[in-house]
Amino acid sequence: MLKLTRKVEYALIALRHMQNKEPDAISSTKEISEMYDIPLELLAKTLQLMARGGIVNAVQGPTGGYKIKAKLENINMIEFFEKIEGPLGLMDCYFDSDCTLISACNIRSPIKKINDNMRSMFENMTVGEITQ
Amino acid sequence: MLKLTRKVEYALIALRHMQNKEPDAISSTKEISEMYDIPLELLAKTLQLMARGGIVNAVQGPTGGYKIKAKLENINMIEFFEKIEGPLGLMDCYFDSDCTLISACNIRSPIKKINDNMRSMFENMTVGEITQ
DNA sequence: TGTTAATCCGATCAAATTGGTCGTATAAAT
DNA sequence: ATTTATACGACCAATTTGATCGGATTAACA
Repeated sequence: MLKLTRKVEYALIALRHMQNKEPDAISSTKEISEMYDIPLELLAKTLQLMARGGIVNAVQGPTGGYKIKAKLENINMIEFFEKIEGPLGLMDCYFDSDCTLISACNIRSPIKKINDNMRSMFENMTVGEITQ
Repeated sequence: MLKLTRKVEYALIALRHMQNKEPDAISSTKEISEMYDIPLELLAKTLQLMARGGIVNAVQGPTGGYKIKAKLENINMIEFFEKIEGPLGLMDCYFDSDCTLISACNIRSPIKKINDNMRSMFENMTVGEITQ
């Protein structure tokens, strides 16, 4: 429980890798995958998600790859997680529609407390802090 | 990702239920399971784990059940999670033995940062706060 | 302009984790 | 003794996650 997924891990590794290069240098999926021994296809998918989320720019064709687009200090971890993994498990109760019993719902507020605490923690943590 | 498990949820529901009774009142698994519509067997397992962990007392036989034993304000959430779920996912890197590549290991420190932050947050959160 | 090397993207399979069930043993109140 | 509850290990089912595959698209470069 409370584990980060590989995709999140790979995304952070990739960002950190790109951060250590010149601002406009391009890193290919293959290059990153080989250097850190990450399955190429899964890393590719992760980078695509980040490209779609506006975190990196994709450059197609040979000599293509990715480079950082967004200011990483402006992206908090909740946004980051959601771009990569979609809606978070820790938000489940908010959308739980089969929560019909009022008593059961009230009693579930401990879980809400935990989720709220986690949420505010990740909202105050930026991708920039984590990768630097 | 980052989801709490059902067992943790059921444990908190049960504790909260017992907290709303007189200090020495006994709650049976069946009573709790029916009131909150929780699978009896799974709830039983969870209560057994809490009994083994010294959080509640088990009273056997007919008219038996459980009552709170420990001071809930003295148990932090890390301890609580570990009693119920065993070693946490968020500690994985510490024990990761196949982490041979130094470069890969260094690059993984972002995950360590996140884990450390989560850890200290849960260390400073007690079961008492959450269930009350 | 055709070849090549990269990203893109959906579908799908495999593995791990979690949720839930079953059967039986054991303990204690009546 | 009988009944009713917890105790506990083994097991199956469902969900989530990790990884793979096949093919389409894009663009550099000879």
